[in-house]
Amino acid sequence: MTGTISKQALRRLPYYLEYLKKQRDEKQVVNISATIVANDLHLNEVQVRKDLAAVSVTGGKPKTGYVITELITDLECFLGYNNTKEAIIAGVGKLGSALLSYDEFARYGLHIVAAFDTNEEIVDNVKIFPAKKMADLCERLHAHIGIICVPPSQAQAVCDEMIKSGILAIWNFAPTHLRVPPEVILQNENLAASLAVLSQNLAIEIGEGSNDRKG
Amino acid sequence: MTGTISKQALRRLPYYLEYLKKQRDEKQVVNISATIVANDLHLNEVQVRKDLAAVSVTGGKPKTGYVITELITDLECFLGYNNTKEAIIAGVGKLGSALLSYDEFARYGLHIVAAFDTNEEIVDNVKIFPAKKMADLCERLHAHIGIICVPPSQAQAVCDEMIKSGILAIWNFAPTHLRVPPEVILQNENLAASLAVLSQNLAIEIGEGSNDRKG
DNA sequence: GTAAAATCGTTATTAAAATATCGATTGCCT
DNA sequence: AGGCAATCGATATTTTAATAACGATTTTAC
Repeated sequence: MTGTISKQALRRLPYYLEYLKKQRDEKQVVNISATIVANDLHLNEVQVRKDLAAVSVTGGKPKTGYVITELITDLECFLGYNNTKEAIIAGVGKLGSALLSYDEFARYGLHIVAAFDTNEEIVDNVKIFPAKKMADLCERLHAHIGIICVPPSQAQAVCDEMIKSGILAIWNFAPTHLRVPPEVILQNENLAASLAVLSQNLAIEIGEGSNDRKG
Repeated sequence: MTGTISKQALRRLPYYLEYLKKQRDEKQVVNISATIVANDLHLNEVQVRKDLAAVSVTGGKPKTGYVITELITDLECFLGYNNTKEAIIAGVGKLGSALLSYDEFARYGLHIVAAFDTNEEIVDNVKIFPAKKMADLCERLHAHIGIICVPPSQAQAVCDEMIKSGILAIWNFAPTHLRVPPEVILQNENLAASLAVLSQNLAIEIGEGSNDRKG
């Protein structure tokens, strides 16, 4: 690694990857430059160049740019799409069961190997286990990622249980703050937060008496 | 509005709200200070104070802090949870149908009033319409928010159709870059991107030959 | 073979967000 | 009533990410 890549940059990588594959498959592009990518994705050229430099092994050549197949490989490798990562999921409600049966995860190297919930037995042909079996299953299935889809009120308890079971990274879909020890990685996925950004901007734009009482 | 609130700050607001409600309901807290909130949520005290100052109407009082009920009201008001926002959704696959039947949205003031897809007719007791009826329905149902859950290859076409139909803000769950005119608000929700951050940090932590070919 | 154009990668500058510092205000305790 | 402790709100500093500027390299054209 040239250094550490910023979180924001990391979030841009999947977009590059998707775009590059499209260029390769639909338009048979062989070489591509950061300039072109930046123009097409409406990003700053230097930003793209830095991002790509951070993941590319061979680097790009002046005048030519990058070999698109190499760049795709490097991105997939950097993003870990090749080696599978085992995960467990807790909470098989609407959102949880959607994630459980979300085929796209396989393309990102994520494999959900066990699901947990309180009362349910079978959901979408998948057996649901009680929380007390979590530690045993995590160890046997080598799962290090935990996905939390339970209601906010139960999220912390489930989180604690996961950590006790050997989970090292938590992907939290519950709209609540979780307390984790420093060595555990926490990634929050809060639909309410995203919606807040969206509707706030919308309110500003259409200026419909805005949400702001201070006005 | 005291000014414009930053996007990151906006994303923190739902966490404050959830936390405050919990304190009010479970522990009958009446007054609360930014200091306490910051400690409990493990955030910087000044950051919390600024965030709360941006939404609070009356402000907090020294030594006492904020009246928790007022603060909750102000947050809900600021986030627009009171006034409902009509939305349409395109793409009723795994993820799309989960969002379509995700009851929690109602609490955020979001109401999905119509769903669109190519072939399906009925999903979860909801009628699915073909795209050609989008413009008409958007107008009649006063929908200004569009949720995109179609595969990446179709996302841009659907996006364009939504904009033609009068949609002003787009919530994009397709892992692809979308081109929108400047007046249209775009919020990307990319699970691949979040997963990238998570697994990258995990790879660094457990140092398992990392994903990085550069070593 | 040389000049020109395009691109890379690095270094500098700017912008934005997070964090620290400080004085002012309010309630509580003696 | 007076002083102490806690909190607010504002201003400054630091840190981080985004953007701009620049020199170096490589291909293509003449």
